[in-house]
Amino acid sequence: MAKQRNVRPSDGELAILRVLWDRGPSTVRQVHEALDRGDVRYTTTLKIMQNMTEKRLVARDESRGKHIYMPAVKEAPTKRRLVSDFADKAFGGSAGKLVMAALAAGDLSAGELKEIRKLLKDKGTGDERTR
Amino acid sequence: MAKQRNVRPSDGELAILRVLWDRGPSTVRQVHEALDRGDVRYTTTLKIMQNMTEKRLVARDESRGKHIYMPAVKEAPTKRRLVSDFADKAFGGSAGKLVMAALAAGDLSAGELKEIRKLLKDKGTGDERTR
DNA sequence: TGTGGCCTACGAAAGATATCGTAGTTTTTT
DNA sequence: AAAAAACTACGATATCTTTCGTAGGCCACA
Repeated sequence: MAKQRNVRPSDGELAILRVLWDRGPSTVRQVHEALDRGDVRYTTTLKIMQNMTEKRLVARDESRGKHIYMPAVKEAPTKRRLVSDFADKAFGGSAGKLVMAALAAGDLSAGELKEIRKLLKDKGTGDERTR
Repeated sequence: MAKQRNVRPSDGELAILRVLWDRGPSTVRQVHEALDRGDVRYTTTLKIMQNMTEKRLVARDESRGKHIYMPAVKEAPTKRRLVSDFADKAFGGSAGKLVMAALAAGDLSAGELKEIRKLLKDKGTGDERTR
């Protein structure tokens, strides 16, 4: 069974993956414009996407003129891995500490807060006997 | 007022900072052993810590024989910045999405869940007008 | 059909990090 | 005090990623 590739996207690669996840199959041009990095040349984006093809982070359809790129790794598991790597690097592996730091660091919208509470509800009652 | 340095620690540097934050002022030897990377030479750790001194991520006391290193950046703000950078890179800047992904990615202990709920409580009811 | 424009391929170079070996200095031990 | 052990400094190298320039292909269309 095809296993999810083991490759960690670099920062630049992640930015491109995010575009593809968000907008679906795209040409290099479309990705490049979505990234909107006026300071960076088109061929740079192209090169990174070529590298990504080699690493199997993306796949491409070359059957017609312009190549159409699409993600070859799934968003949720990839992000899960990124989060867990980051928790390792910055918080000794504790996802809980990461959550708390993120709550402290960011301004969350009310909607997000609500979603988070809901997630927490599903995770357990929070009424466990106090130790 | 002394401004917090603007420097982002690399992964290797962060690992060292974490040791110093956790254990207080330490020699290179102590840090190296705490890192417990059997595959990596002492001079590698030394070199990174020398680089960090130059970047002002750490300070050192050279007044006696072995240099004693200590963090020159504070843990909380540094982590806040790391988290916010990471949220930018992986979640389009949404700390909320990051929180949800971390909740999904990691096994949180009951204690952590409880702390998180408490944090959320302080953050507001979740009934605010959206945005 | 030939010219211009967009596209891909590819190699070179820059920049950041990590890694190690060696050399020289300081400290410790005998 | 001399020898051994530990420590710092430093340069060379390797690796990864990003960046760009250039070359060549394909297609539209005047």
